[in-house]
Amino acid sequence: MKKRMVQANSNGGSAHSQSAPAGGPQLPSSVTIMDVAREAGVSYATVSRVVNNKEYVKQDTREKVMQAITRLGYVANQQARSLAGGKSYVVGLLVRDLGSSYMGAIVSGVDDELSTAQYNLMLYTTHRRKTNERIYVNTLIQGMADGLLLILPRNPEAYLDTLNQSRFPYVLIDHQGLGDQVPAVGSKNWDGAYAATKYLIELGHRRIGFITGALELGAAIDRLAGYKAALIDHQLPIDPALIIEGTFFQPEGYSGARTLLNLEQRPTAIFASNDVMAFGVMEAVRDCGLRIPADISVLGFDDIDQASHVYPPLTTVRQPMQEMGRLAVKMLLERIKDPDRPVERVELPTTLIIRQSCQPPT
Amino acid sequence: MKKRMVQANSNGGSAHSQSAPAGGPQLPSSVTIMDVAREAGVSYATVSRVVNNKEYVKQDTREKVMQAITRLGYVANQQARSLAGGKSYVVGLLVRDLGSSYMGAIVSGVDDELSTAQYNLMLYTTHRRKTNERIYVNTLIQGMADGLLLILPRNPEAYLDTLNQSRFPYVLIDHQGLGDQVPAVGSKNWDGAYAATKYLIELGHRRIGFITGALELGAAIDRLAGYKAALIDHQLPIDPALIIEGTFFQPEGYSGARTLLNLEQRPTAIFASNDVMAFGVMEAVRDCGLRIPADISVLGFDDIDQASHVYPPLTTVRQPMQEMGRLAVKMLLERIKDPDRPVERVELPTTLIIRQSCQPPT
DNA sequence: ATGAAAGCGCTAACAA
DNA sequence: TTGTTAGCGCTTTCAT
Repeated sequence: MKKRMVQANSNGGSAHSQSAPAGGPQLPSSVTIMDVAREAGVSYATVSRVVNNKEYVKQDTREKVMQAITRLGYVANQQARSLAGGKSYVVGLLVRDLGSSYMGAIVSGVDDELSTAQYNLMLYTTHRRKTNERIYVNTLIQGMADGLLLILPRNPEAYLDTLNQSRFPYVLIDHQGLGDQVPAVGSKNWDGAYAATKYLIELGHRRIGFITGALELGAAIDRLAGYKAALIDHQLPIDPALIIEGTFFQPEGYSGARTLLNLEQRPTAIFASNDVMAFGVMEAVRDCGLRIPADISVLGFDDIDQASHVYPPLTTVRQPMQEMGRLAVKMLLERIKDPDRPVERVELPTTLIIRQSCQPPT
Repeated sequence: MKKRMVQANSNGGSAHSQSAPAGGPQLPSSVTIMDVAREAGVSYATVSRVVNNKEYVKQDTREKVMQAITRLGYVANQQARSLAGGKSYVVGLLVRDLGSSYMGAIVSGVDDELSTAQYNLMLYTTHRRKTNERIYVNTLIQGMADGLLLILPRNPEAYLDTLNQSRFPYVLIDHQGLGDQVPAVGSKNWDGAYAATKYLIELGHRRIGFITGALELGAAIDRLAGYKAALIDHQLPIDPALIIEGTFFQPEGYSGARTLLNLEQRPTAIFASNDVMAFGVMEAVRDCGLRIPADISVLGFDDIDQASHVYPPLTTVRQPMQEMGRLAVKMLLERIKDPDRPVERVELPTTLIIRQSCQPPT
């Protein structure tokens, strides 16, 4: 078993990859804490202390160890660490899919904050094979991860029980509707929609079309409510014909807009519940031979990257997606430290980003 | 300070969690292999055999154990398993960003295949803090993962050396340009571009605008080459004025198309090196008051979801992204099994998907 | 076919 | 301040 050629410290130039006869395990050359201890002439507990930045290590010793670590290229084995210490430095991320800028932005925030905290990210997508969900969450709980993040979960009730029972730390991202009793971060959808609608009204629009998101999601409901509230507050009627139900996908923006534009008294502005649908709206408007914003104003929600790249640049309600990811991680990390801390539910503010897709009606 | 109440195993029955005096780590109620062994009345080695589907277990015993497992809700602790067995059942995925359908599709394929193989996915994005990349890859190598997947890596040379030296299994996705000596999966970009251009030519187009991708990427180079080759093969001139350099982002599709449309002799068709840029082209065409495909034909590359959802639905070259992800995982898993197997480099075929954005010139 | 026992590499008491 | 020593939960020989 010792026939493996130990891959020597590949410092100096002479890297003779001996391509070991390799019968044994294909483990990469692994330098363990023991090797470092030997190299530095200390016990391996001391090395552990140095690695973990514990107190009670003479500065001198610390340096000696550090050098040995560098010299040997030692990197701690996470698995062992986790097994011994009870913490894996991994958090699980449960997502439906990853193809959208929306998800991309959130994940990017998550990832960023996680790496700052030296945590790793284990990704799980929901459309996975029908693995028994229970087993699945259990795996996570069973030491694979220290905490769990759920983005836009469709019916989290399934896991949440298990999670709560085992007091496993988790945070929901962009999900409302489960009361205050779950840790979650989202954004002020109602406020955002209200502000956007108000903006349109103040621009002079009186007939404002609205395309909803998937109404089983709290975010979609809140946006619709914000739209209605603004109308009411400005003594404008809520015309059901102007409200089209969508589910956050582009084709519905297109078809919704077609419907709206075919109305006898067509709207002068269309507010879509997310940017992607707004893009669909823009297409439809153009296909009808109308100009944006001269003939029709278009407004979106989210402010994904693309929003500023389409023509004309889309006026939209910015939701701080990256920030949401970041914050969720912060909250999760706190909960990992202390699972008993009171449940927090944060809603980040939204901002109306005015670009060029809206103008007063002509 | 240790007054925390230990949450006892909440299974029915008599699970006497010996409630270790240690009020220690707040690990969720964990059923270990020992508990199962006790419950089933066998040694824990036997339980291990059952769990790992090893031979030499009487059918009878196996069932007894299985039942105990179900009853207790046992799930193996991956960390321990990994530490003892030398395999982590985790593969790392190195990505630049996740906001695009393109990435989404590949990751979805990866994820799918991985879950079939009972593997977990550790996600790393490249825009992460400037963690020393060496340490970084080393962490992976050091037992965190059994293999590594790199999607569209920009300059993988940095890691590749380390990876190769430690004979750590990896596969590149959608990257060419490092010779045959690296395991990789991509697609036939040249073929796809050739076929698309040929299609346009056969439709009757003689002046075909082309917007390139980021030319430091092999895929972009190959697509351009395919376009040129088709032109040449059909005795058509290569007009530099018709070739606009882009980098795969939408705004370049827009601006590129504007440039093209302003040409004295403007093209009758525009072929963008990816769908996203094609969308930009579509916007520009419409903004110029022209119709697709009546006035200008537009053609893309990739066939991301959105391509079939825009209006008119985009004719494009389909690249089997999910399949690429899948295949990469298969190759990686093989290499994990046997790191010495010969290096493979696979290019999946592309398909021209004809929708409604092209027609003969009028 | 099953059990006993030796670690995997590390953290965290406990000694010294 | 440092060393010694239990395990963490599991896979794997090696016995039986």
